[in-house]
Amino acid sequence: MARQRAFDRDAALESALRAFWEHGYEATSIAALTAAMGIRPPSLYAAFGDKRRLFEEAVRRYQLTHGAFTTRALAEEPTGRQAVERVLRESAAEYTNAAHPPGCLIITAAVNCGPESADVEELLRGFREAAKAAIRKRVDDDVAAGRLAPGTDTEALATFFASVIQGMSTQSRDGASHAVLVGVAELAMAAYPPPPPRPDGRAAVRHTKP
Amino acid sequence: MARQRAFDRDAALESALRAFWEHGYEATSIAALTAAMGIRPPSLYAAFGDKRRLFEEAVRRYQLTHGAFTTRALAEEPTGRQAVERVLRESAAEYTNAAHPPGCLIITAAVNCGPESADVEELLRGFREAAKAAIRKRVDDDVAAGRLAPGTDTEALATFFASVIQGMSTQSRDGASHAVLVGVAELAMAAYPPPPPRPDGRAAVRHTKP
DNA sequence: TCCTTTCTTTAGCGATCGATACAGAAACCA
DNA sequence: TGGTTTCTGTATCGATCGCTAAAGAAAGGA
Repeated sequence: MARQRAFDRDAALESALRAFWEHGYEATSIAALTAAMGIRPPSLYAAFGDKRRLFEEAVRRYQLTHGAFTTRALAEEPTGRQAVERVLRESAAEYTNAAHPPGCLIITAAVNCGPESADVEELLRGFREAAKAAIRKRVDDDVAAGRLAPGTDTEALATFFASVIQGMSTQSRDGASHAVLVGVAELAMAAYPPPPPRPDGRAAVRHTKP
Repeated sequence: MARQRAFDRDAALESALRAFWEHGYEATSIAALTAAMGIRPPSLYAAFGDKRRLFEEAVRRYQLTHGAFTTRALAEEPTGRQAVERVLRESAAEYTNAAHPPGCLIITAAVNCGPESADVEELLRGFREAAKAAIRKRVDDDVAAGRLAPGTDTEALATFFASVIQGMSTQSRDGASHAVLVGVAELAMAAYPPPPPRPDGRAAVRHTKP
C-alpha cells in the first residue's frame, strides 16, 4: 500500500455534478471543475479518468440521488394516473429546490454540444428516452387494466408529459416559482383521459354533483 | 466609394443562424461559422462586429422569419383559446420541418453557457419571458371578455403553455415526429379551461350531442 | 530508518478559442 | 491611369482548452 487520496471522492463528485448541472458539459471547464472540487487537475484525472467519464459518473450519481424521485414515483404508485401526477408534482418541487441548481441535469446539461461531443448529447438523450418509455409503460398498464380506453394514444400521452416536465425544467431555470410549477402540473393532469365507460354501460363514478 | 463586399450578407447571416440553431452559441466556433458562411474571419468581423453581435443579429433574423409564426398567431386569432391552439399546432409543424434544424433557436441556443457569456443566456431568457407574457396577455383578454371565469390563474396557464412549447422543442430535437407533436398540442388544449356559465344561468353552447 | 508506492503539486504540453495585423486585390473617383 | 478606399486572404496573436510529465510529499512494509 501507499499514500491514500487526501480528498473525499464522493464530495468532489457531487461538486462536479453541481457544476455540470449549472453550466452544462462543454461550458464547464477543467479549471472550473477543479476549482469547485478543491483539487488540482492530476488528482481529477487520477480519480475520474477524463472529463467525459467524470460527467458520466456525475450523471449516474444524479440519477441515484437528485433525480431518483422519478423512478420511485413511477415504480410505487398504484395507477399510471397517480404515477404521472406524482412525477409532475415532485418535479415542480425538485426543480425549484434552492438547495441545488434549478431544473434537471439530464434535460439541460448537454443541449449545446459541438460535433466533437455529440456522443455526450446522445448519452443524455438516451436517458430522456428511457424516462419517456417508463412513463409510457405506466400509461400502457392503465390501458391494459381497463383504467383507460383501448386504443388510447399512449405515445402521444407519454410525449406530452415528457414535454411538460422538460418545459418545467426550462421554466424553473428561467425563474418560475414552485407555486407556479405546481399550477402547471395540475393543468397538465387535465390531459390525462377519463376512465372508459364500465362494461355494464353505467357511467363511471362521479365525484361532483351532476 | 471603394471595393464592395463579395458575399451575400443576408445569406451568410442565415447560414450563421442555422449553425447557432444546430449547436448553440458557445459550441459554434468562429471556425465553424466561417466555414458555414463561406468567408474568412476578417470578413465576418468587418460585416458583423464580433461573435456576440453576430448571434444577436441571427436571433433578430430568426424572430422575423422562422420564429415569426408565434407573434402572428397571437396577434391574428380572435380568442385566446384559438391563439394558443394555433401556436401549439404551428410549433409542432415548425419544430419538425426538415428544411431547417429542429426545435426553437430561442429555447435551445443558449442553455449551456459559461459565466463569461451569461448575458447571452439572459438575452434569450428575455425573449422567452416576452413570449410567455404575450401568451398570458391573450389569456387575460379571454378573462376580460368573459370567455374565461374571473379569477382564472392566467400566470399558471401561460407558464403551462410555455412549458409545453419548450418541451415540444426538446422532443423534436430528440426525434419526435410531427404527428406525435400534434398529439401533444391537442392534449395540451385539454388544460384550457371551459367557458364560465352564462349570466342567465344556462349552460354554455354544446357542440356534441348530450 | 529506508524503500516502495501512490498521491499532490508545479509547470507546461499541443490544440483550439475569439479576434487581428498586414499585405494583396478589387472597385470607385479624379 | 493613378490615387483612395474598403474588402479579402494569409498568418498569427494572447488566452484558454483538455490533459500530462516530472518532482516533491505522505503513507505503508521491511
